[in-house]
Amino acid sequence: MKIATWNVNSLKVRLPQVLQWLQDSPVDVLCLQETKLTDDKFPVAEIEAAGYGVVFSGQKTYNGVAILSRHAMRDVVKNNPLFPDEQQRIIAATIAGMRIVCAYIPNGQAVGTDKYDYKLRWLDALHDWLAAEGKTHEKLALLGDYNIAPEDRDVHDPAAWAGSVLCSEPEREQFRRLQALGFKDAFRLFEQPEKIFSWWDYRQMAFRRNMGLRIDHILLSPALATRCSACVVDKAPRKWEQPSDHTPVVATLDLA
DNA sequence: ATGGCGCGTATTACGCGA
Repeated sequence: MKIATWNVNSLKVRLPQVLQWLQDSPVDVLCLQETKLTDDKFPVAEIEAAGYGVVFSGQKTYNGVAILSRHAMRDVVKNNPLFPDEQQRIIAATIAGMRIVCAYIPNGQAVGTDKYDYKLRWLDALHDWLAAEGKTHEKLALLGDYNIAPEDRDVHDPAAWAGSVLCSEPEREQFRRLQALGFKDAFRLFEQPEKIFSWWDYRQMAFRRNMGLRIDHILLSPALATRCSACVVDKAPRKWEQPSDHTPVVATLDLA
């Protein structure tokens, strides 16, 4: 069982790449963020033709999330019931005995702004919701664009980013609070090379210079973490023509 | 210090992402 997450920065633009990547990497579950499509424009037929079911929650211009799955999905929930939100940033489904939560956590723009405050409140509510979900779903996974680089080793230039949005201590504390619920960062369950990132700015040739951040994550409940045998960032799509600024993260689970 | 790039919307210019 392979589960993955990818912020595609417009599914309208990136659909051919998503279909290509699924051919190359036929994961069981793929969580998408920043689809930027209203539900009436979602490319259901193309995704089903590739052998995947799909559920989605979108809006005009911004945000939007989806789960693609080769296995049946049930009990679909859109957004956090504890946090009424006009922004479409969460979709969850039960797949093969796992509760899969796909999240596009707010960016926060800059420390001290209204958007930053919204991000921290949003994360408070996410924590409380997942604490409750963990009680009813032993096998629980939170995949998505967290917009948080958890540690300095997840940042190409920690000094330059110190204290700024994506790296500030209150954001990192929110990540640790999720870990305190028992969730494990799948990527850090394994020995990894240094300077592995999941996002690079479009500007300044940041990808070629590996000036990136690791902000896309897969958190696993204890029952899934013990069954996780690998977690990798797949840089390949970032090298393609007209790429998303993010690249997929994939976890392998050995489920009975 | 600022903006660099890419996308969406719609105004060829701006908001936003990270």
